[in-house]
Amino acid sequence: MSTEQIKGHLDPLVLAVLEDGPRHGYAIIEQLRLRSGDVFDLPEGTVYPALHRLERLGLLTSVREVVGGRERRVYRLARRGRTALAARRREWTRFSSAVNAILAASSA
Amino acid sequence: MSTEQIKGHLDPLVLAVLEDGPRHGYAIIEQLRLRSGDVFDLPEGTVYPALHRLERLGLLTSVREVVGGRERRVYRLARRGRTALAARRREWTRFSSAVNAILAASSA
DNA sequence: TGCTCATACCTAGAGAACCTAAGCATAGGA
DNA sequence: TCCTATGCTTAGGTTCTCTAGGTATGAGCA
Repeated sequence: MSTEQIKGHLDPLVLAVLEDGPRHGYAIIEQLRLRSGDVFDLPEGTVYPALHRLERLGLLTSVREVVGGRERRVYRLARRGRTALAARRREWTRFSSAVNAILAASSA
Repeated sequence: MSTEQIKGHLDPLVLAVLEDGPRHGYAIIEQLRLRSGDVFDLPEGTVYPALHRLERLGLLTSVREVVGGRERRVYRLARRGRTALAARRREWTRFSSAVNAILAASSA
């Protein structure tokens, strides 16, 4: 009954970040934090497995890069990822409207 | 990657329904369906355990009633439930704003 | 009478997703 | 040298929803 629950909503957020161009995991985490105004400060153990899952589903592709002696895995939105993002945006609208309707309603 | 995800957001919805007055489980399910415009058509196996949990947490109280020969358990929002609802409304606003910010942003 | 449907509740176990916590590795600054 | 930031990985725990089964009453219909 305490913390924020992204449960089930992380996928579209990640896809949306990658809509602006390829990024590696660490940068994705940073973008989520920045764009959310510090609301989503997600642990690596949350985001990395999600990236693996999305790639396994064919929504992302990834390549390794070495930058400044350090290795990164850069993710890119696949065609199917774009389609999925559009669908998830619609689902979010539907979902959040429904929640708002119930939370707002003082149908006394 | 398919269905809607209420995960972690059911509690405030139930509390909000009970804000309008005491209701039994079956009626709560119906209210969630009606107020959401059929978006939330939740199975009993989802809602009943949630009600038990919320009561265990002291956010709800319940009494048995017999109506037309059938037994019901009628739930009422406890004082702590009201407080929790207010907090959860604020959290939802914060959460949904953050999601919207990320999903909307084509920060190209 | 027997059947089905709506009402009304309960719960065990499966499945999914996030988080904790640990580990590994490099670069750079104190 | 040590610490911090960067960067990735994964095992296991927790929590929540859903599936699927069970129980029971009342009403309508054949």
